[in-house]
Order: sequence, then structure tokens, then C-alpha cells
Amino acid sequence: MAASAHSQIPDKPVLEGLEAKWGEAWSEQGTYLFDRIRAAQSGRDGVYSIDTPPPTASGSLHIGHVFSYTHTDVKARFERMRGKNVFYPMGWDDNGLPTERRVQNYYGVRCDPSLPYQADFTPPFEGGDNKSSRAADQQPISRRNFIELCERLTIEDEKQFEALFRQLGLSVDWTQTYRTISDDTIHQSQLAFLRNLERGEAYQSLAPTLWDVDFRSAIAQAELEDRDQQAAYHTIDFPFADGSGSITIETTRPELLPACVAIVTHPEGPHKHLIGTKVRTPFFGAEIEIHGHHLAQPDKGTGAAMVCTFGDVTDIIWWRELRSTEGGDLPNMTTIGLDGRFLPTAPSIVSDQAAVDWYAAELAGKTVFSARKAIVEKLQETGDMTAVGKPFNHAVKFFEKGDRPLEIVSTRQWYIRNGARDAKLRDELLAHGSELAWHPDFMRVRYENWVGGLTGDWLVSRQRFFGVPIPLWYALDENGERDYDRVLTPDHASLPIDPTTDVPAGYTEEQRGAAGGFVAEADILDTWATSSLTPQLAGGWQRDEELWELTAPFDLRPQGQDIIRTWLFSTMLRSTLEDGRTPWRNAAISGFIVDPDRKKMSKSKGNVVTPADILETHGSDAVRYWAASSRLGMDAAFDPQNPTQVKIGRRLAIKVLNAAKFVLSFPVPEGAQVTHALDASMLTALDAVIVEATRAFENYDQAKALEVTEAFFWTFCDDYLELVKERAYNQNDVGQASAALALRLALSTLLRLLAPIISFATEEVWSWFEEGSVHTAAWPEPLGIDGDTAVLSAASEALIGIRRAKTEAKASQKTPVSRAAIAAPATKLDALRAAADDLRAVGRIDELEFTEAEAFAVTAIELAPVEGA
RNA sequence: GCGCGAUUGGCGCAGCGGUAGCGCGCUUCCCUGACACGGAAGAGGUCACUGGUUCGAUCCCAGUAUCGCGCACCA
Repeated sequence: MAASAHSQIPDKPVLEGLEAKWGEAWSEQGTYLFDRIRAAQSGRDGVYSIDTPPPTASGSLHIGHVFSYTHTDVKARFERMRGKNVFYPMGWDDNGLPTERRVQNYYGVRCDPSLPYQADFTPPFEGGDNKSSRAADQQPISRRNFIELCERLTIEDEKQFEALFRQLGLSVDWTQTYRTISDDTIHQSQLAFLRNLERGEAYQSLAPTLWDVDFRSAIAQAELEDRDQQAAYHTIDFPFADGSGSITIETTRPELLPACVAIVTHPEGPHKHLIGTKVRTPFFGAEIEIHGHHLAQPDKGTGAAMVCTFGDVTDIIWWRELRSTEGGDLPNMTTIGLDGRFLPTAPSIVSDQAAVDWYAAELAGKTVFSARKAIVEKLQETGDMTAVGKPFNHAVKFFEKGDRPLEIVSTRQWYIRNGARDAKLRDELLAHGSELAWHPDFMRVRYENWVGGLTGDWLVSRQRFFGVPIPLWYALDENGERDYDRVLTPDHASLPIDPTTDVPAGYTEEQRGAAGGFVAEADILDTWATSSLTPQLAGGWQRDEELWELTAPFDLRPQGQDIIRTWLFSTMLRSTLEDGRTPWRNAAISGFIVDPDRKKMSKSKGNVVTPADILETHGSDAVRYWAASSRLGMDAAFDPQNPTQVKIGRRLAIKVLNAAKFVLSFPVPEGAQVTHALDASMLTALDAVIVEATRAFENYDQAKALEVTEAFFWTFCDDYLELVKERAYNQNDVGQASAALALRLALSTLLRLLAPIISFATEEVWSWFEEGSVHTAAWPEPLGIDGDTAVLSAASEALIGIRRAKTEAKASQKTPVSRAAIAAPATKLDALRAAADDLRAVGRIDELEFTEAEAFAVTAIELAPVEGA
């Protein structure tokens, strides 16, 4: 361990500047590159692969990203030091609605897939703000032009993200990146979909669909969210068709009365004797029947409900399952159009001519809200609505990114089977959920809840323009009508394609839209249909099979708990369908960041603290420490005004620099051996720390690893270092070599134990005395020095006693002691005697005696008179 | 409604069958030859509540409460 040329130890080491210095060095030296050659030699077992979450490029990074990405990075660094070839890619999710909106506003354009591509297109302007601009002001452009603008804008966002992630010290291999907007990704996504189609896992269906009237697209179950909305019960009488009486129902959606196709009541409920009775919808005069169904709750409302097409998802079930006494299906009486407004003419079930006329005059074109008002007024006027209850709050389904409640409309959509209607597939998905190691384990329940609660297959088509086009066309018959049974698919080799501009094999562009020709599927895939393929995208599936074999199934999927039902589930589904296996071995689920006192983050006050600010102010190591000290799945408090945990991390990082500088100031002579009992004691205690920290890192418990390492580090600094420093200074002491060597060994070990978390300061220190990067150094193994840990603990106890005596005497710790006596149980006396010389030196004690007693105590201490006092 | 977490000193957390731990903050002291972005010492808790199991429970079991979350219901 002779000194050699390393970077110079500064007089006053500081954290400032380490991020830039080492970020650059790591980049230049390729410290974190995935080594393909080595991987090919070692095989899959030598690789640790991570399915990194691709952040939304057009969004903004918040402190939660820093938190969860650090958890992943810590594990990546640990595995790398243990000799794994870490495959740590980064993806950018530049697909989807957020990007679409941002591009529209930034460039003043909107996507119109019917338009042809313009090769030399220049947007109307650049740098528009994020406030919503009206569609009328936006220039319509082709899908390809629109995607080009998305690529242009997101690449700038991605540069900023990368800079921040680099500053944070993520050990990502920046040569392994993918973008969800790229041709490669579209290729993979379309290929995976076509394979689903070929295997019968993807299918189209005309069915009632949850629909966002603003977004103007179908929505999947996974994108739903409940929100509280004001509603009121409206009481309506339905007269029997034979005029013998009436049945009363309550509804929160009276505007759907024209679309009422049945009344439903429980088969064993209070109205059971009325089942089969014909009634008329008041005012609109449609003849409908009272049905029995177990989902109709006898104790809810009046015990009878109207079935409309469609007010909520239960209506869909009733509509599907109820049959008239003649055995006929219930009709589908659409009233609300795709734009959320009432259709121009009343549904055919409305038989009263006056009502038909009134509908055309008063309801047509109205929003749900206005139509409700009109109908309520009308029914109150006619006396059919007998009461309107007080408004109350109830939960209503919304698109998670939408502004108005979802409607249900019948549309033709593409689906991928997800186990909702297939017990075998569902069981397989649940089995894969059990195979996967969840960190923490209880997160598995959320997955199981979701899989068990699926109500329908995955709706993957979106009536949007920007995204991965569904890669197919439909043949047109001789009348120019779309033949949904004749789906034309492209050859895999031709992918990626855009069916609105590409032409199916055997056809020419002239046949587009012509009788006997073809027409493009204009819809795009749900963004999760692409995001569910991140292992395939990063791992080279169907593109670089060698890489895929080396990385899949991935070792780790890190992600937030909020997207278990979307990202985690959909990835699991695609892997199950494609490969019949789990896509990963471990899932690490990070918690949320919460404000102290659950107060709203200061966003509204305009003084948001960005991650860049935090990193700049406190240093990356400090922030990494904060993140790492929270366990997976646990929410963490963060107060931007007073981030105590961050400050503690900063203190630790600074201490590492200073302690290392001190340790390295003691030369280690050639042939030095650990001969002193105190030194052996410390190193033996350190071995236990290595074992415990290693086990914790293996179990994805970086907080525990940090805790045990940090606790030892402070004992090392405060007690051991103090005890041995006089001996380490003294070249004439026979124990000098032992102390210097032990200090050096401990430093080397501690730096490596802390390197996954305190990545910058440890690297800086490592460069002072070792070659290469600490991040590619070998993970420490126990030294196996057979010391007695009691020596260090007894000496520490004695040292604390001596310090206390001086503190109580209000004396400086350097005050000399003429005589001290320490009493201790016989078992500890030998340990104390072994450290007697060091104790005498650190306490500046002239005469030190030990006596046997029941309990440990400093029994006497005589301070030498303070000069000049 | 069903389920999952959490509840430990002022704050943030660890512990999980056998005299309560850590850090911050607080009090007092110390510019000691790595560190004042420091060091030393100290005060501070009937481990949410109620039962049960046990020789013994913060820790196990049952229930209650509060907070957070997931799923479902939403006539």
C-alpha cells in the first residue's frame, strides 16, 4: 500500500464541484457502460438488468423523481461493485397526451392524419406558452409532420432531464437510451401488436365504451379515476301501460330519460310482483318493461331504477343481460354524441310525436348539463317529476387527465385480452404476480386487487392522432363500405408503418377510400400499449436478440405505486402473452413524497423548489442520502424549506472527506500488520457491518445498509480514530504500523460500503489513494481478522466516562489528567487493559488504574490545574 | 363496503417476545495538532387505545380509533 501518484488531497476538502468533476470523469472513462463483450462471455447470470422508468419528457422533474431514481441507482451501484455487468438504460416517454398538448401550444399546430406530409414544413411560430390555445388558431398538419415536431421539442426536454440525472449521479449507461416516439419504438410496438393479433389476443369489438367527450377518445379502465361530483335524486313516476298504476324511480341522470330502455328491480325485492309489467317513460312515451336483476338493490332509492343506454357501467351490464319477456335484447338508444352533446333527433324508442318535436327543438345539440336542466323543467311542468332531492356529492368516473365526467357510447374499438374474461389468463397473471419478488412485499396485493377486479379486456385504441398508429387497414367492399372482417395487415419487415400514408400490399394509393380498395385504421394505440414494452424496447427484443437473451427477463423493475395498475400490469400482461413469463425478477416500489403536516406543496405560493435547486444548494450526495434513508414503499417527508435529512447527508459526506484526509495522513509502513488488540477489535466489528450491509443491499433495503454503515462510521470517527490517533502519530510506537494499517483498511472498506449512496465524496476520496473508480472496485469482503469486539466497546465506554468528567468540570477535552481510576466488571478489565495506552494518550492521563467492580464507572479523576486560570 | 399500510420522546425514523434506540432539534460545555459545514456531555418516551395469549408484549392475536392509500359501489 505504498503511496503512488494520485490526485492531491486538498487542504480543505469541499463537496462543491465534485458533481461536475466526477460526472465528467465517469463519462470520459465509461465507468457505467454496459460491457457487451464481457456480458457475452459471462452470460445472463453475469448481468444485472434494470427496466428503468422512462420519465415523461415534456413534464417536469420533481423531488419524487430524485427520490425513486436514487433508490434504483443505489442498487445498480451495489450490483456493479459486486461484479455484475449492470444494464442500466434510460428511456424517454415522449409519447402521449402531455407531449401532444405541449407541441400544439409551442408550435401552434395540430395533427390531422388526413393531410399529406410536407417535407419542408415550418411551424407558424416557436416558443408558444403552455396556456391552452384554441384549436381554430392551430395550423393542421400531417401526422408525420406532427411527430417530427414532437421529436424536435422533446429532444430539448430530454437534454435537461439528462443533465439533472447526471448531476444527481445516476449511474445510467447513457449510450443505452430509447425514445417512445422513435421509429424503432413504433416498429417494436406495432410488431408486438401484430403478434397479439396473429395469436388472437387482439380483437376488435363494437361495444359500449367509456368515452371522454373533450379528449374525444375511448378510455381504458386503467385510466379511470373517481371524482366527487354534485348530484341530486330526481323522482320520476313511470305509469303502467294499461293505466292501472305507476312505479316510481329515482335517478341522478334525468336527462337520459329519452334513452331509458327498461326498469329494473331486484327479483326478490319489494317490486318483484311487477316484474314483466309494461310501463311508459313519462312524457317521451316509450313502452318499456320492468325486469328483475340481482344487481338492482332492493333497499336503494325506491327499489327500482331506470336502465338507460348508458348512464353508468351497471347500465351496460343490464343492457347486455336483460331480455324482454318475448326474449328480445334491449335496444341501444344512443342520445349523446361523441362530442358530448345530444344528437339532433330523438332516439327511435321515443314514440310520442310531441316529445320528438320537443327533443329536436329543446335538447338537440345541448350538453349533458343543459339538457338535464331542460328535461327537469319539462317534467316538473308535466308533473311526472314529483321531487328533486337536495344536492349531494357522489363519485363519478373521469378520465384521469380529463375535465368532464365520462359518457358511455357504443363504438368499435380494438382490445387486447387481459384476463378479465379468461380465467386461465387471469390465473396465469396472478401466478406471475406471485413469482415476482415485490419490494416491499405488500405491494403485491395492489396488483392482485387490480387483476381480480378487471371488468373488461384492455381497450387499446385511441381516437387520437399522435402516437403509435394501429398498423392495419380495412378492405372496402364494392359499395365503398368498410369491411371490418377483412383486416389488412402489413408485413413485419415493412414496419414501422403509418396506414394513413402507407399502402397495404397488393393495393395502390389510388385505391385508398375507393370502392373495392382500402381504408386506413386511423386510431393510434394507447400509450401504455407502448410503455408496456419497455423491457423489449431497452433490451433489443426482435432487434438484437443477443442483447435480449442477456437482459431478459430483467432483474429489476423500479416504479411508483401509483402505476401498478397501468405500467406494471400492462408490462406483465405483454410478457405473459408474448413469452409466458414474468418480465422481471424483482419489482421495487418507491413511496410518495409528502409535505410536512400534509400541507400543500408551496407550488401555489409560487416558490417551488426544483430538484435542481435542492441539488445545487445541498449537493448531490446529501440528496442521495436523504432518498436512500427511506425504505422502499414508504412515503417520505420532505420540507423544501428545511430538509433536515438532506443536511444530515451533507454532514456525513463532508465528514467522509475530512476523516479520510486525516486517515491518509498517517503513513503505512512496508509490511505493516494489525497487531494491536484495539485495531483488531475495530476491524472485527467492521466485518459484521460488511455482512449486515451486504445482506441489506441484497434485500433491496438500502436504508438498513446505510444505517448500519453510518452508525459504524461515526463510532469509527468519534471513538476509534480518537483513541488511536496519538499512537498513529507516534513513529516510535510499535503500534503505529498497526494503527495506520487498520485505519487505512477501515477507510477503504467504509468508502466502498458508502459508495452506492455517497457516490461523489467517496469517489473523490478514493482517488486520493487508489487507482480506478470506487464504483467499479470490488465490494468489500470481511477481512476475517480475529479480534475481540469487546476491546473497542469497553475502550469507547471508558473514553465517554473520561470525557464526561471533563465536561462536568467544564474543562476542555485536552485538559491533562494527573490520575484516573476506572472500575469495571472482571470481564471487561482485560479489554480495557488492552487499550490502556491509547486511553491514556487520548485522555492525556498521567496515571490510569483499573479496579474490579459490579458496574462500569470512572471512580476517580484528577484534572491537572489549568495554567493561567 | 372489502383490503393494504402507518400510529414509538418536539420533529423525522429504526427496533418487533426479556431492563426503550438513532438522527435532528433542545440544554450545557469545548476554537483539543482531519473537520466550527466542527467536537464533547446531557435532558427528554406509561412505544395510539381496549382486551387476549405468555412467566414476561412496543413487538404475537382480536377489536377500536385516527391518518394515508388501493379496489369496489356510485338508482
